[in-house]
Amino acid sequence: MFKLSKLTDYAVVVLVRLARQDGVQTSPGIAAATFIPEPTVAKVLKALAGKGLVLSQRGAHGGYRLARPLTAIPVADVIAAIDGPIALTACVEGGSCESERLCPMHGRWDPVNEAIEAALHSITLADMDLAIPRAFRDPELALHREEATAAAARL
Amino acid sequence: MFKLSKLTDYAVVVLVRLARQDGVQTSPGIAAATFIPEPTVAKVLKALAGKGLVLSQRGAHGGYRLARPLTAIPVADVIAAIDGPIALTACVEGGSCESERLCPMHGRWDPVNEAIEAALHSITLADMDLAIPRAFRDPELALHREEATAAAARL
DNA sequence: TCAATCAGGACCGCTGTGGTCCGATTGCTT
DNA sequence: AAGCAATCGGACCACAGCGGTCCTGATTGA
Repeated sequence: MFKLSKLTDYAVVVLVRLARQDGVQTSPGIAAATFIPEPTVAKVLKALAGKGLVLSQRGAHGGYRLARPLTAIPVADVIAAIDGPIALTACVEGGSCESERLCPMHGRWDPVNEAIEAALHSITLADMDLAIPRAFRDPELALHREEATAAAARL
Repeated sequence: MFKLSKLTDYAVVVLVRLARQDGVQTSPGIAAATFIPEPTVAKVLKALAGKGLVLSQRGAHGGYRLARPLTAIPVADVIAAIDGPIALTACVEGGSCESERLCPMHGRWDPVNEAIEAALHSITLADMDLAIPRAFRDPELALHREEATAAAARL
């Protein structure tokens, strides 16, 4: 159904959360602030660290911090980090179609793929952050769900 | 991995095939011409007929034919017909997020979704058809795989 | 030395895709 | 008009991939 994985959605939430406050933040701490299950947050952060989107600090008082500001992170990077390279079908350039040049649809999706990739590169996490209702962008309100909900209802 | 279903790929192939020749074409006939398993072709055609992309003719000497020319079919329509409405996450506008306005990422993906939808609407099947190597666009060559392959190799 | 934290992997339940089948419907034929 | 054959339409099942969890090992600061 042409939807991206839920993990990617979580990744965006986590990254935005990391941007709200400087210094390292622990995996459990982020989980508590975002209401995402802790093991899942850890998994997402590992993937992001592996791709260099966040920097990790091991040991006691360790944690994670952003490698670059939100304005320098296109959505395409997040998707690529979690879901792997963006490739609509097995037949896009670079993918090894089982029948290679025997495949009558080889190269067919390339223009579509390029268009989508361009769109995903032009939008940064900072842009997405602005799309969130104001009440949820305030960390204090985020800690009190009911109040935040009520505030959102009034917007 | 952000890829669309294989059925959608088949749908494009089938639609392009339908455009090559006017008059109704049977499901088994298209399967033979495209080298796609017959039941799968039938399934794709059913979905396309349900969405009004192709017209079906039942009974003896029945079959399918295009409802509009390829230039009037954006990829978005095909994807919507096979994979359902284009919605990157459960939280895009219209989708019923389980927690609705409690969800801190509500509306976050809307700009991305709109950008992708715009891209998919701007590309028609006719555009995609041109992206295929010339050897495969020729119906005669398509009937002789080896020759077509050799021709493609020379391009 | 110990506690806290990240790193990496192995491990299941489940949704949804991919693929196949059989029944309902239509039009030809006699 | 009635039977028949060809074709569409919808139900059905196996399998892969994702989402989610947990466990063990490595690293760092107190």
